[in-house]
Amino acid sequence: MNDVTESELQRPRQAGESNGATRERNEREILEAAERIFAQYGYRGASVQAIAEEAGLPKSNVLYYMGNKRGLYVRLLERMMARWNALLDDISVDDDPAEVLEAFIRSKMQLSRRHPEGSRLFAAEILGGAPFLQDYLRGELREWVRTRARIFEQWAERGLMDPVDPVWLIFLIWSATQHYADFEAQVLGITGRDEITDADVERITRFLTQVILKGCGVRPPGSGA
Amino acid sequence: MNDVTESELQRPRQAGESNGATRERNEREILEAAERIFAQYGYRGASVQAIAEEAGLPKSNVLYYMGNKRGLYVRLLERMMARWNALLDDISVDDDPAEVLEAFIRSKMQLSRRHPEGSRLFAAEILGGAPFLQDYLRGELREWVRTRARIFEQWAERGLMDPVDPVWLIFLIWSATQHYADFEAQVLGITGRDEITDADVERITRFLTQVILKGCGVRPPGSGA
DNA sequence: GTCTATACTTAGATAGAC
DNA sequence: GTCTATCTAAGTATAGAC
Repeated sequence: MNDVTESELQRPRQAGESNGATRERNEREILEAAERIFAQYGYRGASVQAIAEEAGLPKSNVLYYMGNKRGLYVRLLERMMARWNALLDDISVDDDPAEVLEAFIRSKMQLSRRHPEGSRLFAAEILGGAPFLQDYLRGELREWVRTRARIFEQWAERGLMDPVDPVWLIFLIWSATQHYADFEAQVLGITGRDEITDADVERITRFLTQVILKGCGVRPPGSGA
Repeated sequence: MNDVTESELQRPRQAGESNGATRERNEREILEAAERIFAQYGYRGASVQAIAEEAGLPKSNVLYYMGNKRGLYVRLLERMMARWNALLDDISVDDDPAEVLEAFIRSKMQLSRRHPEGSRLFAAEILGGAPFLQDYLRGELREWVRTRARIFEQWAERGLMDPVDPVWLIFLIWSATQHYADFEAQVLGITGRDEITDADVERITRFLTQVILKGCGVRPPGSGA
């Protein structure tokens, strides 16, 4: 007869691939697709169906791998927070302000550059009142800001920079560096381009570094203590 | 019998109010409620039901007044664009750079302050790829940016400010001034407050003006040509 | 381990009672 | 002019076939 075996019927999988590899690949594609969809529509606006279509899988497959919509969303938020934490290196009062601020601006720009959907996902979460991130903001992130702010103040006391409000300086850097990713549609619409290139990112980084350092009275890197 | 007239049955309206007044009041409350809900959840994430509850009206009443969800959303976007256009006064090369930039920062801050939900509504629209605002961005707004950018360049040629990229300067001001409204949840979470006061807004305005003007090599207002 | 079929809820929108 | 009742589509989630 013309019967085919069960395994032949049910595997649109490439030869040589084990079950574990399929799971890994599917999970990765679901996560990527979900990050795009959640970033674009927000938590409520995103549908599991839309995520499944973006990933090229049936809807129930997404739920099978991820459990439920909420868990998938939380997992993506946590992944983005982990990326963010990975570049939060410690600084000390004895570091050079110009070098620290430049590195801060540059690493923040590159994070948004590498993960624009993650950046927009985070932005949408905050825009909606941060229902899933309240604890993170009031805990870890608040402490991070507090310690940096203290160091900026000490730099100002030592005359290494102007006595600007350190918390608002941090917010200024965050907003400026995220803007080109979160508001990409606006940037592209106004500039008339169809993408932001690596060269653009480098120019923006230099522009922001120059304006913010000069604006805070910080001497450029390498001009001595 | 105990019959009441039709009009008595159907008006939870205050005495002395005409039909026109009810409509006006209901429409206003729906618009305010919808701005909050759309700002929080985005276009797709917002439900007519949620808007109706926020406005204290039945769902079909919202649709009766506004036609459909899409029309309501577009109307709110256009209202926000109108507010924005209202403060886009013309500037000339002969104006004082410091005064113009300070007024620009201040008016932008106040727009976000007065209409935080409108600001977040706009942000959510851009975040989602600006599906309803493509034409506005590529038309009116692009022209606005182009003319300002040209003037900033001429100021730089005259030595009134540093030769920074004028378009990125405009984006920097936009991002910095919108941040405290759009990312209010983050600002409050990190600073540990429960609201941003008028005094905070004034402090932020001064901080941004100082840093950006100094950062671009613009002399403070009143220091002569 | 994967997908089809389906249960159950909520969505946007409208018809018709009042 | 306003609201209740209802239609159809789409939402999340699960049970069970394969």
